[in-house]
Amino acid sequence: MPSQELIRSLTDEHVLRALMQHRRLTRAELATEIGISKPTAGESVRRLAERGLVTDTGERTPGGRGRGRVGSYYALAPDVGVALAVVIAPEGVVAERLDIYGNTVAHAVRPIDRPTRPSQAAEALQAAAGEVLAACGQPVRLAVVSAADPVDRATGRLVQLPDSPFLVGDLDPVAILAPHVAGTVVVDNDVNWAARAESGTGDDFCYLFLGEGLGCAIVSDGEVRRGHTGLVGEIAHLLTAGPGGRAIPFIEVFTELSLRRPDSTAINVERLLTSDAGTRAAVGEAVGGVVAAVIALADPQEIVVGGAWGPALVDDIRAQTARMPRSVPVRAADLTGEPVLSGVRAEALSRLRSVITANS
Amino acid sequence: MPSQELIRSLTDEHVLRALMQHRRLTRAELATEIGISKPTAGESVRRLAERGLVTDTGERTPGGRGRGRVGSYYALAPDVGVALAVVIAPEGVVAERLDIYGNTVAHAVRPIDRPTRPSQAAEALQAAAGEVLAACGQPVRLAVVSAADPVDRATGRLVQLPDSPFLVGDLDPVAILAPHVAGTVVVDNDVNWAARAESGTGDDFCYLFLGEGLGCAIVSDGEVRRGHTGLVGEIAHLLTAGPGGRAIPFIEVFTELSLRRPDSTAINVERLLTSDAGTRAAVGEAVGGVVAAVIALADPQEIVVGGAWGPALVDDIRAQTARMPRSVPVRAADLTGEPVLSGVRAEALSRLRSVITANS
DNA sequence: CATTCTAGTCAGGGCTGTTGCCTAGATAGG
DNA sequence: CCTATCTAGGCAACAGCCCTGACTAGAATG
Repeated sequence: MPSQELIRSLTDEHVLRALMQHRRLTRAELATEIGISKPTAGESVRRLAERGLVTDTGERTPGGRGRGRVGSYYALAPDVGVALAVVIAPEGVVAERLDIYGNTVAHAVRPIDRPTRPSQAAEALQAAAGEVLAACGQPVRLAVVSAADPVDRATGRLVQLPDSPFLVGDLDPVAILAPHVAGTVVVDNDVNWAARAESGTGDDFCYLFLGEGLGCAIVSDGEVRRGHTGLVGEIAHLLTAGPGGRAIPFIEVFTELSLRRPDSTAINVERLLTSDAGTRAAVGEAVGGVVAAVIALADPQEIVVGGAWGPALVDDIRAQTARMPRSVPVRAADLTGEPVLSGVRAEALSRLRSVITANS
Repeated sequence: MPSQELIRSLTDEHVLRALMQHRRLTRAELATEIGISKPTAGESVRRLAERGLVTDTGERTPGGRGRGRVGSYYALAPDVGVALAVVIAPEGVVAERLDIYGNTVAHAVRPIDRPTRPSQAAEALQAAAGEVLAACGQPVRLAVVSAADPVDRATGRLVQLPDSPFLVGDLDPVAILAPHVAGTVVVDNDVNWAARAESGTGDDFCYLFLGEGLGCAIVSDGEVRRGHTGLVGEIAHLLTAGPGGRAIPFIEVFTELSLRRPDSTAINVERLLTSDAGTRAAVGEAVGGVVAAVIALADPQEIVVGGAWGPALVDDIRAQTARMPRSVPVRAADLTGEPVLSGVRAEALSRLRSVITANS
């Protein structure tokens, strides 16, 4: 008997998923949509309404549909819950409140000074989250956070790695957001979220991020891989070919080419973009070494290059990779829209829906 | 009603799994083992017996158990099917027939000459498989094959990569074995299978294979990652630090150190193992570059070093990795037993069990 | 030989879902 | 304005799966 209720919860889950997709349906529509009988649909709606997950919207089928009896439209209860999506970048913090349909129902931005004043990121995060969740009236079921720094997988804290620009500053998003959220706080770095947004492309690809910082995301078998500590893709110390063909860590290439900001560990993007052909070729060769490592260890179907300067040098990179024994297509990322925010939103929505359908 | 039968098939699957684990059980034992009622257990056994998957062994509970009525022992039918496990290495082909309990019920070996005469590997494979499957009397439900060469994920064929020793020779195991097998033929390289055998260690680790050929396996989130074409871990062309600190492909390091066999692309293991400290340090540095790439792109919890010469140089490798910004424990593989065959057996058994429980 | 104990079966019932039929309630058309 | 028509929803009957509790079968113990 204990497994008997499994099938009922499956029915309820189907009903909820259908309502998430179609917003409002009559019981008859639910039955045909899901492929169950009308009495079963009616029973499920009754149960879900009793639990407060589904309500009669009061709307009735418009007469235009035909002649028959009017049906009652049911929809998810207006207080099923929302998700918080947050992007923490050096330019500022963006927070959004997402409803169960994936709509952004609130949006807040807080700028951050550069270089970051200690604790300013925390304040900005606090403020943006507070603004977005003010007078929400619904449970905040989870938060998904992007940070422009490496993230410890176990704790969700930002970690400072040697020689990497620490863009956002020391921060513990979980601790800050936990009081606002009645559920999980998921934190990962921006590159991984951007890769998730691009993930429709294929099941095995690599997103190479080349901007002020260096990073990459590896999508393998359809999932963004994070590794044991969450530091997959922190490629600053990967050995590659530097000027003169010497093997040096990737980030050192930029030091030797005088392409790093003197006051920080970040790469000077402006200077890189205006540099001469020889410098660009040297950078291309260094990136080529990174690509060789990615091909050897991740075997992607495609390599997507993004970041502030990556797409501009995609030809130089391609010139290197074309000569390699195992060649993989390299293309610039579509810079349309905000890939990081898209990835965060997608994750937040899918998790929110799972949470709501799960506790059956 | 269509989903009603789902729960019944779940029950049947539980019964089958219990019989796979315990070999023989009475209906009452099944009930308590699985946590279902006696009538349900009886019904399930009746259904499975009708389908020919389960039989009354004729054995009865020995009187020693107590006073009560004797019970009938049921077990999986003797013809539920077997799996074929094959390891194709330069030394020869090993084929095994595995029953549903994971026992090796037949074993055959066919040597291969070195260097491999074309088509000899195919003949050896054919012969070993034929011997093991002769007079089997049961359906061969699948085959799992290891080959000591890179394997194309889509086709299962061995692929010759530039500069890698082609140990086994051109071979299409799927084509050869398909006539013997009434199901899937799974092919992967030996390093990946060895890693699968070691996979109890942790969910994220890397198995670095350093022998005549160079390879590695990446286990991420508990699964061996194969990549788009199945060539994850083919590290011969990964850029690393060669003698004099120049960035060259990993395999070229051995060329420059005169550690490759003149007549082939393989590494001269004997000479490497008897080389001076300077050479070993140079090799250690080169491996250190590979480890840096693995850490950057896979972020393993641990790096396991195996292969003919890897474990002997583990101290030299550790000396390099200890200096890296992100350090990961490096240890030599436990060379006890046959890790490749263990991994192949494990995969074959788990797939065989899935196949038998699945078609409910 | 009676007692005791356990495997297996049977009857009854609960829960889930389905089919088929009916009612409610609205439109469309003469 | 009234009737035919058409659809949403409800009701009753039924089937499948499982469970509980009681019962039978069959052996060892003392």
